[in-house]
Amino acid sequence: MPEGHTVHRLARTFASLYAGQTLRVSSPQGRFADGAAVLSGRRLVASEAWGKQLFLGFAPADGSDAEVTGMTSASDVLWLRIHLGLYGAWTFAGAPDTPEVVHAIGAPRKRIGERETTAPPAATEGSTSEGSTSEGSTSDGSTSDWVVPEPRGQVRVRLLGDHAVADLTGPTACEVITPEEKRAVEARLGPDPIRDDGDVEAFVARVGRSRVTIAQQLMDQVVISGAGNIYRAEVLFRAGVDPLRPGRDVPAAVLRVIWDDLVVLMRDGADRGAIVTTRPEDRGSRPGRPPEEALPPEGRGRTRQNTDGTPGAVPSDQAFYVYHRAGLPCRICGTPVLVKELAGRNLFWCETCQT
DNA sequence: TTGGGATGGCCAT
DNA sequence: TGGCCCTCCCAAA
Repeated sequence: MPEGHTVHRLARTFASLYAGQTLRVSSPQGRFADGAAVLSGRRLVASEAWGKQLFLGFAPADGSDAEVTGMTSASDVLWLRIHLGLYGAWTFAGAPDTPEVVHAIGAPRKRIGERETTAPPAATEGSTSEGSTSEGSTSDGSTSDWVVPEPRGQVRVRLLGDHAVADLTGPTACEVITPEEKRAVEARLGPDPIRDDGDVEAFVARVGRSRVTIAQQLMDQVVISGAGNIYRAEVLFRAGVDPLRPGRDVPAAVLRVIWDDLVVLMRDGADRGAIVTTRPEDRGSRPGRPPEEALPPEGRGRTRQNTDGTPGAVPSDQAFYVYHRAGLPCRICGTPVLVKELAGRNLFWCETCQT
């Protein structure tokens, strides 16, 4: 489930998993059958993220030898634009010797090296012709005994490469677009802190022009791309800024601190596959504060799917300062964390630490 | 078995 | 601002 860090991680994953490969694209669910037909048999030559948008570039399989990177303007490239929305997800499965799959975090479900115990049904008429495919004839033989699993759930898109398969469920957006259309989408997106071309000053200028609260502006993808409800709550806490303060009342220097912190936090999130904003010394219980178990259940943090279960990961109930911690004592001052619905989303903050 | 959420965003009003 | 869409999962009944 995505904030921008997840999408960047996915972009990397697709690059390492499929770059240069001719992919078979299908729509087991059927709702992307036309787009799948257009893309299937093309070669993946680019995998990019901008904020929460994922762009996968497909060149003609027999076309000019586009480089795997840096061919974003090639006119014969078609782009698959994907936005996961609130609950879209990629599920990966691959041959047991496909290390990249292990790192395909961000998609909460992954099936690594899973094998079907029953023989795959013969291909039938209809939209699911991609169903199950023995990979026994792969050129290098490395996946000789891997059987592509059946799609599970409402799979909008399936991307099948040489040694892995990726299934997309529940996206908000999933469409094939031209290079010009891609540029038009990007023109409407604010700067992305994870990208090298992310423009701090554009962010600062934009926020400073508006009376809209800083909390709402951090969620506005025109102002800044990639931050979601967790990062906005956490970065405002770390900066000590009252989320309800109008953007124009936040000093530019503080806005730069917020941006710089997002750069660090989101790049870290993309690397580790989970959002962690707490400093080690602020995790766990402290003397003088009740342990979380002593608090009413409704006050307890509950965040699913923030990690992929990696051993040694920071537990999700210690990963945040305020997100999903309504009623719990602030990790710094002990004041109960507040929650309020703002523009349809829950906003968490500490009124003592954030002024 | 049901129903309410969830790290989003679009559209109409 | 409210309604609606996309889908899955877990707690409550």
